[in-house]
Amino acid sequence: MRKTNTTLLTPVSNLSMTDRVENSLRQYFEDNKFKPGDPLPNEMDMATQLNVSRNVVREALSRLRMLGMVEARPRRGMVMAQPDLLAGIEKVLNPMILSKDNLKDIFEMRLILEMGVSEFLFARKTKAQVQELEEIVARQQNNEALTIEEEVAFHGKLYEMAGNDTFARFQNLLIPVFNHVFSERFRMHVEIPDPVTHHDLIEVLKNGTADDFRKAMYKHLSPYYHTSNISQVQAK
Amino acid sequence: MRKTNTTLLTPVSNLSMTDRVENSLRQYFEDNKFKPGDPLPNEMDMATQLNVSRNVVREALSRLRMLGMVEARPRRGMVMAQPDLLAGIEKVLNPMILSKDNLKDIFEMRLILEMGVSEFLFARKTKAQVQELEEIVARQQNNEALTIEEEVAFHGKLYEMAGNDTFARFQNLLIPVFNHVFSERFRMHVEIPDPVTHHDLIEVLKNGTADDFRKAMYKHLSPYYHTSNISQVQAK
DNA sequence: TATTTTTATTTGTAGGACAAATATAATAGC
DNA sequence: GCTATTATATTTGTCCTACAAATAAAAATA
Repeated sequence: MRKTNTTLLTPVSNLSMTDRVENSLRQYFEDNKFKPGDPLPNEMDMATQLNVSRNVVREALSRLRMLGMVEARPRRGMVMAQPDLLAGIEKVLNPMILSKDNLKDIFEMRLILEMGVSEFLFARKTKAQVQELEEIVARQQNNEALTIEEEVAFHGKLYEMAGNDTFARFQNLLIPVFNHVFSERFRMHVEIPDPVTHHDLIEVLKNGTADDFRKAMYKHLSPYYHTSNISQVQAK
Repeated sequence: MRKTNTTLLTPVSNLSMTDRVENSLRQYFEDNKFKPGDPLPNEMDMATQLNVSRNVVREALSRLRMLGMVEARPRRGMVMAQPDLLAGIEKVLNPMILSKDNLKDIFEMRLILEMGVSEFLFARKTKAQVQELEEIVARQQNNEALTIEEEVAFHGKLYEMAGNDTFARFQNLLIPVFNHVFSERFRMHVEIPDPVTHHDLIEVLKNGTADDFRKAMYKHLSPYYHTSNISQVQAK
């Protein structure tokens, strides 16, 4: 018998069946303390249990698979898996579809993270890594203005040195959006000379403290902070 | 005629058809510069275009709907939408299924963000907000140790004052995981007296600089930094 | 021209089918 | 009884058809 929408499952809310099944499944996994590797019920059982078609269950599971939360081993069943923290945001960081507000937020998030990581950077940096960083800068000494690739190489290395993979990956995801926002805002402007160069930063990294480094980084990033209407507001 | 897996679309990679259609669609939207509000082709056209069943297209679209990237208006077609930056990570922050590494990363990310936001906080805080913050603290003056809710109220207000919704929402998502990690690590420990209280922080917020505030915040968070094996490593 | 009626479109949901590979059970051989 | 082979069952991935319901578009009517 066809299940019309006149049953108890009538969408009283705006949510589709798929939305609700997705929520139900996550709740079910949490309530029953499913851990990575644990086998899950098969799709048909889920469907009958939740009183929906297998189609709806599969659409919900498709989402959870995308997040890395469940893993389907074809013809052997599904298991719980360790989700990929950034899988979702990674797919969505497209400057063309993000709102002005979101772009602003991302722009600032990069600055916030860059300023906040100093303690971890200093706690974990190794001599070998600092030397690798120096080699990256040495390769850049030739040119005048740095390309985006060179900026990414330098800052990316710093992220790596902080010893937090999620932080590093997150920052690397933000950078393209960051650059897009900056170039949009400065369409008509001339380029601002860098008050603190990458070479200067390395000196502080070698001989200074975490706090010294942050202050230097702030100056290095000051052109971007100015773009955020930060200094102006701060001044008044 | 049934499409067996002996066609050109044979999964030479590990990706399922749904995975590949999801990628194709995102690529298609990007290449054709789809912007929020733009109408999308209907499901059947997508399916025939990509040479897959409508089912597969719907499983891929289900993912993009979850991310807020596309919006389906039942019986009127689909439109591009502005994705929710944190929709993905929000569903995945379950301490029970996250790896030790991810939990560590999240724990540290909160500290990093808390330390990095000082400039924006000082640039945007208003007198009214500071007063609201004082009221929050006043309500807490009674007790000895602060509850998690009181901590969240105070720090959440600070996030709000920084004027970056994504940052604020992100931090609020991290906090429960942060607390979980901390309580796990300190199962056997006594509670560490807070060297810098919320009241102290407000004083710096009112009379100090962004940098003063960060230093005070560092001390306020020092019990957590110690947990990160930061100070030990830093000392050697 | 304005209003009503009919038709077409489109998503959401249900349900059936089957290929292919794996895991399990059953059978055969020794 | 034990091992090796064969048969069966299970399960995901994919395809297909169907249709309710609401909207938009077209046609018919006043």
